[in-house]
Amino acid sequence: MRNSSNVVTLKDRQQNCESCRFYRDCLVKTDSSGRRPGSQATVVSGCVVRRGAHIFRMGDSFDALYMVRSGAVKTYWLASNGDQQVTGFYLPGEIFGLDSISTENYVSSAVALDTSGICTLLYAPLRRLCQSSAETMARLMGRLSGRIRESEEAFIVLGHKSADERMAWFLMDISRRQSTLGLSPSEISLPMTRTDIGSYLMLAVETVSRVLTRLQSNGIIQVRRNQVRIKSLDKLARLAESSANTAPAGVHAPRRAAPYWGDCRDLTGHLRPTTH
Amino acid sequence: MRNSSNVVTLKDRQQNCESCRFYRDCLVKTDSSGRRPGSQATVVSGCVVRRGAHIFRMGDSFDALYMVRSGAVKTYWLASNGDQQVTGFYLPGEIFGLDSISTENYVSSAVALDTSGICTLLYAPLRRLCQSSAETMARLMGRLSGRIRESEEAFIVLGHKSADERMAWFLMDISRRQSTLGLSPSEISLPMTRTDIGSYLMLAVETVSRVLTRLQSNGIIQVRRNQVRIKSLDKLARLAESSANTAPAGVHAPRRAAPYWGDCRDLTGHLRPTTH
DNA sequence: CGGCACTTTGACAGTCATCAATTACGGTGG
DNA sequence: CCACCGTAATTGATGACTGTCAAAGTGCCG
Repeated sequence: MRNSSNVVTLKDRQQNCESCRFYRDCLVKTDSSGRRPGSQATVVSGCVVRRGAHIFRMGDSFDALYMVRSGAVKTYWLASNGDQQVTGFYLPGEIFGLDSISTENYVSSAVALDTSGICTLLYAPLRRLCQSSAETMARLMGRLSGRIRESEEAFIVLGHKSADERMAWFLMDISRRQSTLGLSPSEISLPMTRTDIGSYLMLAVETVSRVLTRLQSNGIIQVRRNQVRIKSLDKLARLAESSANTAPAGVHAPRRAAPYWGDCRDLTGHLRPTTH
Repeated sequence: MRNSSNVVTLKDRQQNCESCRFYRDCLVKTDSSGRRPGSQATVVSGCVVRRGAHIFRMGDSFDALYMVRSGAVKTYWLASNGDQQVTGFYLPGEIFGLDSISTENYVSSAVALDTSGICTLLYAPLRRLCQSSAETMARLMGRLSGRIRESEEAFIVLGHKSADERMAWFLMDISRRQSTLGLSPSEISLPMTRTDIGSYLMLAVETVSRVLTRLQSNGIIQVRRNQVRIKSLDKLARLAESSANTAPAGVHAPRRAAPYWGDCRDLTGHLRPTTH
């Protein structure tokens, strides 16, 4: 990539990886032996992009995944009428571009919401690395599978929740993700525009604005431009969970009677292959 | 798995794999050399489940992916209030359970919509197989990535489309998937209930019913119970594409001016790592 | 034949999208 | 330093789409 005005390539990448706060969970990390694969140098590189700069555009030929090191990124699809549908926001440590694996071209676009540090993970060598490192493969699989889970959770939220509940869920989600970065869970920043939030939550811009105002007048949050202070994490959580609750993963769901055939109720376990 | 009344284990799996119509794209398939990995026998096994039988339930410990060989399957999340949010329908050749990779327990439930043939792909040996077979890994990655793409497309459809447009999209989607199986694209069957469709499309049951009736009175489709005949694929496609169009992947999107900083407009390409 | 679940149809209201206009903010240029 | 401009955000009024409640109709299988 050219060293244009708004993109800076990190010079000493090697050193940068070791000091990276996300090195512990990095896809390209060492395997359990502790040695770093020699191919790493060809896999990863970092750079800095300014707000509004695209990391890739829909239609560009796919060749890499990307990880946010600092700042924030949004991904979106472009509709024929010109406006965009936001498909995700990515905070430091999160990987985007996963939807374009095994396609010729990127199926979505990615743009920096702020001045951001971005790690490039070239896919071809990454794939080779997966062959030699079970740990790397497991990590990549985990990211892919996790992305599917997130989509499905969003599905639930958008399906049966009101505008207020969606916003509460969104704020709680950002809060949770920011707190895993060591930041305060009650002091969150929203680098994206209201339009972006609306697109993501399937709400009109005006509704987003109104909901934020409403939550503020209820004393649940305090909004100041792109800075939101959650005054009652408890209330916000209850609001996000109300009506259509997303049961936490790993918890046994209540076993209701099979909705179809009665004679299926004796099917106690799930399918297991017979051992030949 | 026990040979209970509604689950039949295929005896001669080995033979079954060779005669399987999906063998060409099977995850467990031979590598390019043409030889079948010796570990395959421990990876895959088939069985038949009756309508209403669960393949797995949310909370069950994760140990396998599943492929539909015949029939149909739906996956859903269970809300705390008891009703379910459908997250996907799966036709022959399609794989489900992908959202639970790298988690202890399944995060969703899967139930047969019809008497269905199901292939069990034990994950632990599958993962080992991925280490030795680049082709298998690429296939699994492709399935995972493709699932993410589908979720994102659904996102768009549900975000900015009316009830009629959603239904048109849904019918076109089923039509397309059925036609890749060699079936007629205009004669589709809907093994799921209206409630399921509504859950998936984020519509009330009544709305689903009304929309189907409306499309029928418009002469676009002809509904008879769970059998739908598409009388005008053209009109249905136009309806599905209207207003919020999902631009096909691989097509260059119009390059609009960057919505943020003006000085980002000269960023022509996407980020590429510098070659050290 | 009868019970049951699914589907359809109708009436009504509510939430949210749309249209419109004002306000606030941030960067630019004088 | 301040005024200016464009974009983003807010607020208000209105209406439509769709969810909800209710009830009748249909098909399926015991």
